[in-house]
Amino acid sequence: MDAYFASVELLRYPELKGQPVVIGGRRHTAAPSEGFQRLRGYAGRGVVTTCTYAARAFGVRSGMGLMKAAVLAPDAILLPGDYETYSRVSRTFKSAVAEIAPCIEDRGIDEIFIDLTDVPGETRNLAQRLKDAVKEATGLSCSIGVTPNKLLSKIASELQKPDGLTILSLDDIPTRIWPLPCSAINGIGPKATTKLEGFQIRTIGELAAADASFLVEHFGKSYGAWLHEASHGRDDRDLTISREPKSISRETTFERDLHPRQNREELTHILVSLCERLAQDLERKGYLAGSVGIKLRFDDFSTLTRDHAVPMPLADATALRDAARECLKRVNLDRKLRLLGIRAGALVKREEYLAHAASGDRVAEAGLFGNWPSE
DNA sequence: TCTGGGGTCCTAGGACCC
DNA sequence: TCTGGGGTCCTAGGACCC
Repeated sequence: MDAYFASVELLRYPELKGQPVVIGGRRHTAAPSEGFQRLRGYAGRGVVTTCTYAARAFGVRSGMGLMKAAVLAPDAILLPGDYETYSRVSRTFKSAVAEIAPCIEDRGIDEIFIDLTDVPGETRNLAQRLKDAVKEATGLSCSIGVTPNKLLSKIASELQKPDGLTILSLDDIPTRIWPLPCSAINGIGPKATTKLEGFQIRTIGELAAADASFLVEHFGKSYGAWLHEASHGRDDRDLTISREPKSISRETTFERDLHPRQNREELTHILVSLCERLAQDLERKGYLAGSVGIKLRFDDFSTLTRDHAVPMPLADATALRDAARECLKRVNLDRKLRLLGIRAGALVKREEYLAHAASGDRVAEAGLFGNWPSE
C-alpha cells in the first residue's frame, strides 16, 4: 500500500489532499475540529510513522524524529496514528485481493505476497485487476511487482511507487536490478550497506560481480552466500501462508527519562500497566508464555534484555510481573531509563496446553526423559 | 533536537544430557 | 589424568523489517 497510514487519513480528511501530512507522536486530546495540529514547535519524543508524498518533498522520512521533521516541514499537519482503523482497512484490502488470488502471505499491516502461479489471466491484466479491486474496496492505491520470486517482487514493487505496476522477468535483472543500490534488497540494512561500501560495492550489480568466496569470507557462510544469490535475483522461498506468533510484547518510551530509584513508583506503575496490557493480548489471542523477558533502554540509548524461562506457562498480569522482577534482579539499575518493555516468548496455545495437562501428557513426558536408558 | 512499537531470524556460549 | 561426539535448551545481543 502507498504511504499507507497517511493515505487512510486522507480518506477521512479529504481536505488535506496534496498537503504535507505526518502520522506520528502520541494521541493528542485536542479535537481536530479546533483545527489541525501543525508540526511547528513540536516538543517531545516520537518519530514519523508515515507521511504523505507532499511531506516527503520536504525531506521528511519514516523513522525520523518529529522534532527534526518539524524543522524541515514546520507547516506539515501532524496526526496521531489510529491503528484500529488501519487494521480494519488492512483486512479489507487483503480480502479484496483474496477474492482474485487466494494464496497470500501476510507481511504486516500494509504488505502482502501473492502467488499468481495458478491464477488464470494475462499477467498485466491480472495485476491491474488486483489494483482495481484494492481501490474499489478501500479507495486506496497500491504498488505491485510481478516477478518469478519474492525477492524480485519486493524490489519491483518499489520501482514505480506510488500507484505502480512493474513486471520483471529474469532477463531484466542486469538492466533493472543491477543499477539499484544494495540496500534495495530486502535483508540488506544500514550495517551491511556500510560494510559493502567499504569494499567499493554500492550497486547490486557490483555485488553480483563480487566473488561468492569473497562475500563468504567477509560476511559469514550463511549471509555471504545469501548476498551472492540475492544479487543474481535468485530466491526459492515459498510463500508462508499461515504462521503462529513466536512472541508478543509491549513496550513504551517515557516522556522523560526516569531513574530506577528516584522514580521507582512511576516505573513500577508503568511496568504493572505493561503487564496488564500484555496479559490482555495473551488472553485475547489464546496463548501462554513459556518465558518472560524484559527490555530496558537507558538514557544513552543502549539497550539490554533479560529473559526468564518459567516453570509453568503463564498469562496473567501478576505472574508476568513476578517473572519480570526475576529478570530485573539481574540488571544493574544505576542509570536513567527511557524505555521499558515486556515480552512473552516460548508461546504455547492455551487450549493445547490445557488439553495436555489434563491428559497427564506432561507427567509422562517428564518420566520418559527422567528414565532415559543409559548405555 | 536524538532516535516509536511490534515483530522475526541468526549467532554464539554455556549448561546439561546420553 | 585426559578427553568424543551428538544433541537440546536457555540466555543475550544484534541486524533487519513493517
